[in-house]
Amino acid sequence: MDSRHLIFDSSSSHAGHMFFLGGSGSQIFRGGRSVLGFDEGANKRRPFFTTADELLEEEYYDEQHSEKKRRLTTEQVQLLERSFETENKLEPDRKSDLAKKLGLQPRQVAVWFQNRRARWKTKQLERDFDRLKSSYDALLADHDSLLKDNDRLRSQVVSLTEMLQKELAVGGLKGDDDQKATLVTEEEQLSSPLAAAPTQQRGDDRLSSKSKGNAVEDTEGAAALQVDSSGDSYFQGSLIEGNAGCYIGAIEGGICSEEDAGSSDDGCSYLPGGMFVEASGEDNWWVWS
DNA sequence: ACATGGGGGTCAGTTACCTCA
DNA sequence: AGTGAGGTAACTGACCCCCAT
Repeated sequence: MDSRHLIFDSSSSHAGHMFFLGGSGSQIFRGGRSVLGFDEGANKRRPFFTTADELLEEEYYDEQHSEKKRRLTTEQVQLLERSFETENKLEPDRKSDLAKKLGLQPRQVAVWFQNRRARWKTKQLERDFDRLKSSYDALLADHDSLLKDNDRLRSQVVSLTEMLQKELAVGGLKGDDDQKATLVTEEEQLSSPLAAAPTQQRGDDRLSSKSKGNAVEDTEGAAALQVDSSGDSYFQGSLIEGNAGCYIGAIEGGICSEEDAGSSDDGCSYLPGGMFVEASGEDNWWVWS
């Protein structure tokens, strides 16, 4: 039992009307009414900062000897909970009504609502945390899945590029329409998702007349194939200073300048075989179409 | 119009008690 | 019986808003 004692000052409406006094002393009620309202209603309550000797002198002691709790009764809490569900803020009228119904001091009702809001907020924070964590976990799983897709698509790009190089090495690239058409057809026959991507028909613009076997050459670069949420593929490449045209960086040995591979007025660059890349913004994103 | 002070409210943090394992 | 953790009633101090002066 805490040895401090209380002074109840009902002349103040603020919480500061209850004072803790150090050391020994007596319980003092100014205004004749305890904040705890133990003398009201069916469930009489008593202040708990009292000594046994003091309690012996109290009229209520014999009656309430068994009741050592200061907690609100189940009925009181139920009514308060129902009221809280209706509105978690407490207007003065409602506070008075509740206090009368429950046999409590308005101050007690206000304190209960205050504590209840704090508990609700704590629970709400826990719920928000759980929800955010679930979202984070889902995003993380999605991210991992995308990374795997990325790796898979990179591998496809490598194999396609190799096939392309072989095709160019065997057949050469004459630049005539028949050969271009053959190349496009073969490209379309590839069963990979990349090959299945719609090829943009550019007619004679598809391959420049300069495109020869050296159209694809080895180089070091920094391009990376990306796949966005809509399924479009992108190369995030590095434009190499000092070189004319555009580059899509490291397609594992494949690189094609705008000049070599062909270009059109719309900023698109064409790779041999019916594929082309398109400058997209200032971040060196290249759309693989 | 603006400053000021009182009253009343909320909130975050804290204290002390009660209950239970 | 003693103890520590968790729940809860109540308090504190800071801050805000409203309103009368």
